[in-house]
Amino acid sequence: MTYDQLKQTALIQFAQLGYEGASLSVIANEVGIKKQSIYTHFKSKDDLYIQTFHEATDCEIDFVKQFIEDQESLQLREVLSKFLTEYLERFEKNNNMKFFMRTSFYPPVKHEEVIKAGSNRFVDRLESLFTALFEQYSDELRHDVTPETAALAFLTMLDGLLVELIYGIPERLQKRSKQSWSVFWRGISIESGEL
Amino acid sequence: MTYDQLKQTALIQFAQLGYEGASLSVIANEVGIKKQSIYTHFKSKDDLYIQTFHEATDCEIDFVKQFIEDQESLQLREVLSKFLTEYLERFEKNNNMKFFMRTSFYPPVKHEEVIKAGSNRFVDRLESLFTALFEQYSDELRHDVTPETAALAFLTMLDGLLVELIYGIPERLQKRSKQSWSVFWRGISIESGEL
DNA sequence: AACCACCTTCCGAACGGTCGTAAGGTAATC
DNA sequence: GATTACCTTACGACCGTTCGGAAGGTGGTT
Repeated sequence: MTYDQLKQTALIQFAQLGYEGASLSVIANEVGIKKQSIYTHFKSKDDLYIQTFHEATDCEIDFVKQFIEDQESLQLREVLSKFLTEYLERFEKNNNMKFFMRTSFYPPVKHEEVIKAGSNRFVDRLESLFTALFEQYSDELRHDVTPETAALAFLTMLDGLLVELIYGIPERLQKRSKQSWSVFWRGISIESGEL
Repeated sequence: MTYDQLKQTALIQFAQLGYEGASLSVIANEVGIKKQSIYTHFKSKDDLYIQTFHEATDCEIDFVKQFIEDQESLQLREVLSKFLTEYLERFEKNNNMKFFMRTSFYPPVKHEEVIKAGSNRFVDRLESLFTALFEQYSDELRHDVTPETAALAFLTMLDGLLVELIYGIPERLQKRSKQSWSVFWRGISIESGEL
């Protein structure tokens, strides 16, 4: 269906070039139709853009929610490190995430409000999901580390690694990810003596 | 001098709107000259852009270098937390930093290579400066934490907080910054029992 | 089976607008 | 007299958008 192809192609273009950088004629070209035909499916470029954004937001929220639900029987340490690697890998392969991040970081001014609302929805969800996770495993936490503290520190580290991901030097990401994780784990975990 | 005004205004515009979003006529307007007069000072939009970028990079490197040099007599903990707050504050007030971050994160495709080189220059500098700093204070580090580990973990946390800065919700940044710092410090420091 | 009305999808042509850029002219400065 | 800084005018390219119509499919009426 042309409609879905359009959304998918727009997602990629917006992710790579941003709102202003992406052009309707290129998008249409890639799909195999003329620029004017886009208006059969979408009211305007803005319409296409924010519709893409909303779906991307939902998709990102679903991913995290699903991931956490799926990890039932693992230990805290395993859940977290698995999430870390899987989420970072996701960036490489998933245009949805690339688009969502770019849009959240630097939205076009005229849609700033809508997009800020959307990304806050995502971040709030992330925080509450991870706080709940840490509550569930709170016996593995140091006594002076609350679940919320652990969650926020973890998510901050995650954001920091995403930045490295954007910079796009795999070896550096690898190093940072390993070292940050070790410091983080030492900072929250009750088992204090190991490497 | 018009030349400097142009660069300064361009910096702000590029920081707020990105390369494609910024327009030469708006920039000229803001300075008080006509668009075409820009070409007296710069060969092209690209020229203006990458020249602005190189100066921004130098400026960012200088800031960090200067900051670290200035903190002689403080304790490690104080140096780090002071850097954290000062660097985050810098983002609010300093357009140079905003521009540099935006450009490093999402450069226009046609200048990707030049800009990646520039931001790597910055990141490498950061890493070596902070590794040196942690070496200097290595007696305050846990025995199983190398200076490099501490540096990379710190810089990752810093990047994560910068992301929160971009999102632009001060209270959330405040919370994240406090909690991340406490976890980080527990993760690297030898003094293990305090809050 | 044949006709008609309707809807969807697409495209050609064209719109007004903005973009970055070029060339040439005019003062002022050194 | 050469150089510098700014101007006016104009250009072609591309942008997002609109309109009218061609083509094809669907469903209802006769």
